Amino acid sequence: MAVTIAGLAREGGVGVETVRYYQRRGLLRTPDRAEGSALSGGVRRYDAEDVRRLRFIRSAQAAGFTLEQIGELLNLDAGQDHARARDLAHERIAALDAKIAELQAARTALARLARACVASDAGPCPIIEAFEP
Amino acid sequence: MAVTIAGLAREGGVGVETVRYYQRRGLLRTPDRAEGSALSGGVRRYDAEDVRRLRFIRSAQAAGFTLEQIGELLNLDAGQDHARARDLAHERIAALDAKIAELQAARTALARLARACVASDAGPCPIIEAFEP
DNA sequence: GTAGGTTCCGTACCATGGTACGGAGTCAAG
DNA sequence: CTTGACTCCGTACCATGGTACGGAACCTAC
Repeated sequence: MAVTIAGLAREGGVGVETVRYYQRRGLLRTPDRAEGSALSGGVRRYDAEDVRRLRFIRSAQAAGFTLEQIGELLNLDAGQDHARARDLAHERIAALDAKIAELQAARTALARLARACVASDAGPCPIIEAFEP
Repeated sequence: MAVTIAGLAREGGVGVETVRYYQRRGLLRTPDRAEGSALSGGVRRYDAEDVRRLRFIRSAQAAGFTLEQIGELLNLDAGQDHARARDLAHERIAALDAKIAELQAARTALARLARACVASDAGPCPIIEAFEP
């Protein structure tokens, strides 16, 4: 079940270069190279745990965590520090609430404008006019 | 009612450097310098129209438009091109809907996790565990 | 045993949206 | 008419999250 970096990337839905970037950021490990024929070793192999980790990163990212925060979450290894993880989660929830409200407001405003724009085919465009009260 | 760049920035709730940046991006005009005493002219003055324009930029930005799109909106001067403005608005609404749904999902998941984490004070932290199914 | 596709790795570059710096000029108050 | 704050402007730098490049090593199939 061990895959190369391309396989890991595919499983995680990212590009190879992104995996390497996460490794550089310390979010993913860089496993030892398999014993190769020469002194410089073979190719690195990744397992299911690496895939989980990568997927964790993507999920957390979708939840709006920055890579830095995700690194912190990953370092709260195996849940030693519940309190800190909880704090991060609560912080994030508050930020999400604020952001959602903001986007909702923007969406409502835009939808109203688009309707007004359809209604008034002559004269100045309400969308352009609008943002300026 | 003419203000200097600092006044404009204050009215728009941004920093002076940000105003200059918008000028460089072509989003705000760079008015002529007032006639100064020497050959090199005086200080630039900004009027209410500039303030409106700056506020437009900030509002549109809050609605998720990129500065490039905002530039386009601004160039649809005085509403000549309703259709294009409408397209931009509809595009943006769709993107907002997608983003809102994503954030909602993330928010729900996180809230559930935070509750689970409070409930289980021993054992592995559900927040850490969770993102990985 | 060799051609091709991958991997490895360092280093450089990209877009977005700013922020900082520094020296010269300008302006308003005292 | 000087002092101190503000302006002007170019240029450089920042954070975030990647993407691209290129040569050498490696691995697989034919």
